[in-house]
Amino acid sequence: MNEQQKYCYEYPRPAVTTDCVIFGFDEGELKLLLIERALEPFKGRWAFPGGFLNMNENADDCAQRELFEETGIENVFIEQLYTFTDVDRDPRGRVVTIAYYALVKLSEYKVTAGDDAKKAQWFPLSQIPTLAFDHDRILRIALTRLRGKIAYQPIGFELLPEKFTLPELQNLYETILEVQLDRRNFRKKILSYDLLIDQNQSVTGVAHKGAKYYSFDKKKYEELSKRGFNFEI
Amino acid sequence: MNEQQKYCYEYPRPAVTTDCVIFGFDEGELKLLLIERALEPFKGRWAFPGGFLNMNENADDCAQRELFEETGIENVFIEQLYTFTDVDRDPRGRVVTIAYYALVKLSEYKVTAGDDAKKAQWFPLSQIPTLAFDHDRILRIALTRLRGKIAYQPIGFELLPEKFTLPELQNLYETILEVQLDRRNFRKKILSYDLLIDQNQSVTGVAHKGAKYYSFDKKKYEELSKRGFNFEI
DNA sequence: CCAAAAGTGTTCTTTATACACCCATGT
DNA sequence: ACATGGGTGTATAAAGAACACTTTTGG
Repeated sequence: MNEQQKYCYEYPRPAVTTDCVIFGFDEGELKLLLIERALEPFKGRWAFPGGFLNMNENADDCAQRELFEETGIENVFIEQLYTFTDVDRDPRGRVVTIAYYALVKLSEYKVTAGDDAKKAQWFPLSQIPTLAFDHDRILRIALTRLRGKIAYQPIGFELLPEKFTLPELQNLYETILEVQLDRRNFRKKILSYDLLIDQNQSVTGVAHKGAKYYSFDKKKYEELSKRGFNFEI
Repeated sequence: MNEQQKYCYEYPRPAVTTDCVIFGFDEGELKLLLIERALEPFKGRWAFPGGFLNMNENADDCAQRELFEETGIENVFIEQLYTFTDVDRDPRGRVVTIAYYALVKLSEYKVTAGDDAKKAQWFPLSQIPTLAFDHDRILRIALTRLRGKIAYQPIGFELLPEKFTLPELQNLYETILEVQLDRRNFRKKILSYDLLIDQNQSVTGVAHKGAKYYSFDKKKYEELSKRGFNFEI
């Protein structure tokens, strides 16, 4: 028995990790933050940030810790996605991963993209390379979840700056859901919920009428949500 | 180091289990199949069937295996629910559980209820005792999932016999969703999907007009589902 | 003054809701 | 014949979809 193998159990145990799919939205595109693997297996391939679960933290804490350690991102929307347990999903041995997905206001984290030390990079969804492990599958499931969830819960705002315009919001929905929406009907519906706060401010420096800025009234939404309100698009 | 502690690792690992919330529907009530714990911790308390993940099986297989071993139930709808990872959720040490929920055609498994050897028993939802571990919390989350999912996917049929009547189906929805539905509107909507197969057979032996039997056309649904169809109530 | 995108209302169609009487069966 | 629950249609209200012109701004 190896000197280092000091944690022993009566039955074999899988290793437990978390991985986090990080979505951002910028330039009218959905983007993903990937990490280039420095070590084998899959050295040089891109993967979601993640790592082993510590014994004194739950999976949510682990996912947030790894997210911060590997990308500098913190205080963002994060939610458990699914747990992947295929026997051969990691060539090093049996590893179960509790996958999460995060929604990031990319504009606030653009700097991270150029941080060479961490080899983290934002990829447009249309240009995602083949990923390490079973991360391609995890991505497909994360996308399905994001598309399903955004249609009836106001998580889209997590991807936009605090102040955003209605055309930006519409563009976000159109991009993620891959549909075209009528501008008038979209505005009517969104504004009818009375959950956007007018910032009395408009986009300037553009060669056309600047769009008005709004912010999302999260407190009011949470109140309504308790009483059964659904934010449907 | 104990003789039996023969599986050793460089870093500590949590144990990994699956647990399965089993829903049934009978006598106009939602029911849960619970197992009485024979051993400490929580000896004598009721819990969901479950057990440790083997190294040569994935979590889906584990959940189905445990379900069969502890209750005799097999070939039923089963789906991953959520992974529970709180540090103190098991007094024996660090145990992560991948929770599942199953939907059972209770009428086919009534026998199990009386199987004393396994101490398994169906409990009406209104009479669930305090459960072992964090199973109360797991149950709350499973119920939320069931209610959310049944409203837009045809999983209710998994809880009814192959042949069922529309009043039975309506009763199921009313019970699970805790709403009252208009009989005519309910029939109109369900039948409009053209997914029920008329069995040309009616309930007999009742002191009133017997309701017609239908079965659910799962194949047709799956075809439609691929093309984006949603079974909404 | 032109180009570009923002902002704005109304009509029509579809879907959802509300509602009451007759029918079949066993006792 | 009566009690019980099953089966059926129509009218109204609400929601969703379709659609075109005017406004603001910078170049």
